[in-house]
Amino acid sequence: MARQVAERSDTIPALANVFRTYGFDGASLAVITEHTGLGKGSLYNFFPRGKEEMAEAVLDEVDGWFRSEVFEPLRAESVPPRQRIQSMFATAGDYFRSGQRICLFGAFALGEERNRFGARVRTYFDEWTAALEAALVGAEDSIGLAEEAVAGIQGAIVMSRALDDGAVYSRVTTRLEDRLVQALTP
Amino acid sequence: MARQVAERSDTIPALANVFRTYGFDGASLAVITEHTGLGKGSLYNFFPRGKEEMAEAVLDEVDGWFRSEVFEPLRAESVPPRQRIQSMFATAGDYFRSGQRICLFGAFALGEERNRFGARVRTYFDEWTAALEAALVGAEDSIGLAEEAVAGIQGAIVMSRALDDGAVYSRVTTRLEDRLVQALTP
DNA sequence: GTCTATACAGTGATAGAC
DNA sequence: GTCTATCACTGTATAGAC
Repeated sequence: MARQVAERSDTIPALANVFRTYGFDGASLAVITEHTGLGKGSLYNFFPRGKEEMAEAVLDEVDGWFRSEVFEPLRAESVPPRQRIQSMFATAGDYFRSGQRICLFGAFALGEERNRFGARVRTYFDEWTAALEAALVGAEDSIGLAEEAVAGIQGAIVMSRALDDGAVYSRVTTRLEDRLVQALTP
Repeated sequence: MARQVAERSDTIPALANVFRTYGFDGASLAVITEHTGLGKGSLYNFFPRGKEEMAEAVLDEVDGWFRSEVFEPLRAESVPPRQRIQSMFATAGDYFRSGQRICLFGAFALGEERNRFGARVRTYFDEWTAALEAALVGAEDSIGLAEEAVAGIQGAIVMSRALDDGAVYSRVTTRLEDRLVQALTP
């Protein structure tokens, strides 16, 4: 598929797709060339340090998206906590397409990619958990609940991918959402 | 590290280690040679179809282990359900070393390895969930609970790897265990 | 900025000596 | 059964034309 490319950031969505599908090792420059529509020369022009820089750019982009679309809304004190939490599950479900789309940070945490990008991976999970904990105001053991929910979403992705069944993701995350909302109003 | 090798099965633990650490793509024959102490000639003597056959053998071995050590005990009707479930969490926690050791099937579910080994991955999760459900006799929504627990364990592995903190695994799985035991005795 | 050509290390796999 | 040598190929990365 040819793509209209004018600047570096235009390639990020395609690169994200490639790394999600093939992992860091499996994403060969041949595959990247095909999916971005850019030759090696152009790619090295945008990303002088090669594949590693491409992956870093993708992780930064995804992290930025979660920051503005998930983490910050979780801390928006003008919105009722219950609504913030429900929005988080809705947004995450859309993003991960009910488990049909994997979490790059989760996959990199399991794979050998953790050696290269461990700091970014850790930050992502730390921030998500902390933001969710902030939304669980007044709930008992808000830290444990937040931790369980973030881990549960990752597990839901793993399992729905394993069974190739998006319904698993929906069922598991709905249970999590119910439990968190429940904890808010004892 | 040199290894005493007499037959094919002697190589499986080392191979499992390699695939867990590097993934299927990242596990080059050079790395495999190093970790098994066997040259390519010997490896291809044991596994004529090469890397793919090695990974299949590893998955079969792990699957067999879970079958006898986890799935079957979950169905042992001579043991009280509560005890079966507690044993499962204890055994899984030991096996995954509190999240320091990843689940090959979970990692393969997220990665491109799913394309090759999807059937084995699916079976593993199906059987685990079904066996756990069988142990949740009398519990309300035993299917949903079992699904949540299996997914939760996978998520606990992802997150404790991401944060490089085995305590996360322990906390998350303890919560799951408590909830399942609770559901048994309403 | 994008391409093609090229370098060259590393890949999975095979053949044949021992 | 294990090794070394070698195969054809693909990997990342670079150089230079346009």
